[in-house]
This record gives sequence, C-alpha cells and structure tokens, in this order.
Amino acid sequence: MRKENTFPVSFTFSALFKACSMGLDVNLGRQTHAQTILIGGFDNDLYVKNSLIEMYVKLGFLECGRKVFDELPERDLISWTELIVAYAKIGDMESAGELFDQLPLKDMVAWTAMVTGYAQNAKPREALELFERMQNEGVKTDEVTLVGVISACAQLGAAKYSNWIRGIVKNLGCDPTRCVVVGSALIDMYSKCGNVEDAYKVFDTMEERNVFSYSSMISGFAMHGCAYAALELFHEMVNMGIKPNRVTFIAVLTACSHSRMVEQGRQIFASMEEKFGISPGVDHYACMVDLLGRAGLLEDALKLVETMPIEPNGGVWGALLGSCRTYSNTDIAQIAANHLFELEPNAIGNYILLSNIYASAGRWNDVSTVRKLMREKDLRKNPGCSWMEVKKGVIEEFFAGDMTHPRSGEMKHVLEHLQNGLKSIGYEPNMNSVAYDVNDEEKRRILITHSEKLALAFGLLSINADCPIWIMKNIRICEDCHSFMCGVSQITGRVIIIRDNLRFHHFHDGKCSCGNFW
DNA sequence: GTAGGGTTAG
Repeated sequence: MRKENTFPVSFTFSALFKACSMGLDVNLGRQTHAQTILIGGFDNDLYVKNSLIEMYVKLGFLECGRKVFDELPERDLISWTELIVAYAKIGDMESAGELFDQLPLKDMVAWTAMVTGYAQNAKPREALELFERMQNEGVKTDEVTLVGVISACAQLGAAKYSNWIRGIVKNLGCDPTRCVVVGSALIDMYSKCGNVEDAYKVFDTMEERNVFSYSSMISGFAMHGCAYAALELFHEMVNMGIKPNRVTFIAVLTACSHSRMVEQGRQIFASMEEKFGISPGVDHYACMVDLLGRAGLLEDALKLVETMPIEPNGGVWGALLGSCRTYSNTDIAQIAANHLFELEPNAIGNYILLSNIYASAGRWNDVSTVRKLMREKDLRKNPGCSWMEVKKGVIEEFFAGDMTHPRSGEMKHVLEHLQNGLKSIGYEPNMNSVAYDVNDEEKRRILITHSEKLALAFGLLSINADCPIWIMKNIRICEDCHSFMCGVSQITGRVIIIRDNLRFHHFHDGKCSCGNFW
C-alpha cells in the first residue's frame, strides 16, 4: 500500500501528527493534514492515516478522525478500536456499539474496549452481557478485561456475580495480591456488594498498595459506616508515605459525614491545603456542607456555602437541601432550592426534595406550588425502586405502590402480618414519611407498599431462613422503612441488608449498623 | 509503531 511514497516520507508525516497530538496543536495538525492531501499519494497509506486518526481523536476532534477512517478503503483493527474507545469516552455507546458490530475480526482488546466502555458509562448489565458473549465466542481474556467486569459487578452490587468473578479471577491465574489494579477493583466491588470484610481481606493481603487501593478501601469503610477504620487507614497511608489525592479526601470526608465526626472532618479539610498542598475543590466543599448539614449545623453549612472561595455548584446546594430535609428547615431549604432551580432547572430530585420538606412541615399549599412547577416543566418523578438478586443473573424488581407482581397477594399478607407483630414492640407507621396530602388510611397504604417493603416481603417468602435478605434500592431509605426494617429484624431474627443509593444498612436484632444516622 | 485498566459528594 505504500507504493507511491517511500517509507521515510510516511514516517515523517506520522511523526508530525504525533508531535501535534502531544503538543495539543490542532491547527498545525490540520495544516499538516492538508499538506498530505496536496502532496498526494497517501490515500491508502495506513501508516500515515492511522497516526492522523490518532491525532484527531487525542485532540478531541472525534468526527474528523471518523471521517478519515470512513474514507479509508482498508481499515485496521487498531484505529477501529481507538475510535470505539473514543466514542465510549464521550459516553456515546451507541456509536461505539455500531463500530464494534461492523468490526469483522474482533480481538481481545476490541472486546475489552466495549466491556470497559459499558462499565464506565454506568451500563453494568450490558458490560456483563457482552463479557459472557465474549466468553461464549472463545475469546481469551486477561486482567484488563477483568477490571472492566469487576467494575460492572461493583455497580450492580450483585453479590452472586461477585462470587462468580472470584472464580474467573482464579481460573485466569491472576493473583490479586500481586496485581494492584485488579486488587483495587476487587476492593471496590466487595464493598459495593455489601461485603466489607472480603474487601479488607483483599486489601490486607496485597503486596503493593497505592493511592487507588487505599482510597477504595477508605471509601468502602465509609459506605459501611466504619468511620474509625476509614480514618485509621487514612493516617496509615500518610505514614506509609502514600500521598492522598482529591478522591481520597472525598472518601475520608464522606466517612466523617456519615458518622457525625464534625471535628475530625474539619481538621482533615483544613489539612488538605496546609499539609498536602491540595486546594479543596467544589466537591470537597460539598462534602463539608454535607458533614455540617447532616450533623444539624445548618447555619454553619449555609455560611460555608456563602463564604467559600469557589462558585458553589448544584452538588453543594444539593447537599444543603438534603440536610434541610433531615432537619425540616424550610427557610434554608428555600434558599438552597432557589439556587438549585437556576443551576439545574431540570433535575427532578431537587423539586421532590423541596416538596417533601414542605410536606413534612404540613405546608400543603407550597407543596402544590412545587408540584405545579414540576408539571409545567413536564418533569416526571422516577419511581422508588428496589431489586433483589434471586440467583446469578436473575434480578427481581419492585416498584413503590406496584402490586402487579405475581406473588403480590402473598406479599401483602406477609406485610400485614408483620405490621401487627411490630405494633406489639411499639412500631407505628411514620406518617411524616409520606409527602402527599392524603388521609391517614391512604398514607398507611402508601407506606406499606414502599418498594423495599415489597422486596422484604418477597425475600421472606422465598429466601431460606438462615440466609440474610439483600435488597438494593435507587433512592434513600425513608424513616418509616428504616424503623420497619429494624423491627422486622428483631421479631423474625432475620438479617436484612439494604444498599440505598449511597450506603449500606445492616439490620440485625432490632438495630441498624448506621446507628439511625444516615 | 499504533488500541483496552481501578477510587469520587448529594
């Protein structure tokens, strides 16, 4: 294919393109591209074209790279894969998938690029599906593939998948104690699957640990409410000479936040700049606002937002609004909501939060104003949803208020029975957890059909008595469900583990691992 | 001589 030009000419242009991509100079790159057209004879020169595609992709001009690629009569696997990755990186998995499907001969790297792409774009089911297809087609896998698969399992929080992964890692002959990337991914997976003990086992046996492994483990402890362990690990890492990064600080501050450790959090926040030379970013401020707000120091939190040196974003105001919900503070909620509606006009969650805050204060007029605003913007609430992993690959889903499940008759019976039993130990439905202005009977009906209660009923019907009941859900667990779960763990002797959108609750003997603070 | 990797608040 290089008939018309001698190798050195191709080599020169290729080197020029490389220099442009390293120097981030797209103008020079374009000029050089034009020159190759002027000189001519490079139409079928894969060597030149591949480096040209690479340059455009690296400089963020994906469509230009794609055009060069499309015009090539013969394309090679490397550019093909490079484009798949580029589409995945900008979140366009549809284009990535189209390219992948057209690829005539797919190798391990191309498959891995797709699996990883799905995992990185919050499509864990697609990632796992593709990985299974990859295996069925007899494609080899290595530890890079596994890292994507492990990350997908972490997102699903599916413990049965995590057992399956353990087998695959072993079969591959990969030793997580020696591979720091696989080890770190496993730590995250076990933590997110509710098994912080196994996460620590991986961490503990690793021969080499870096900032990723430490940050993952600290964040794992934070998720499970083990704030002291998280802080201890943080100090250990510093003593070992491993420099914490921005992510590490988010993990430590989250740990403090979820355990009401205000002073420790303040000290660590101050040390970021003083000791580690990292200036706190907007996310770190969001953590601090969360820390203060969760502890009920709403005025302090507001003051911090108003005096912070960088522009607060939706996350910062959102953390404040969330705390206003916990402490029913409508005044500060209003301030936070006004900013949020400006910054994130279409984020449904903010409207729901504000509406719920008004509802718990009994301000039904304000509730309907917010609801009207939502209707005008045609924002639809995404329903509360819980799911349960019955066996590997089989997931049962439950939606709030939805009684169309084939076993919902039995489930209803179980829930009524539990409710009666709970009365005798002092449980009363918490009407404040219902954000609608309806009568008490209707409130009771709404409460008893919250998705996690439906899942619990299904679990009690179908899971062996000696096994814990695992439930995952998409939104924060409400006060009523929380005390309901505490009570059920007491009267049935069952262990119930719920992963909400943020963290884990382990219910056992009438108590929750979060100490009723979440 | 070129393609695929882990941690992030609400």
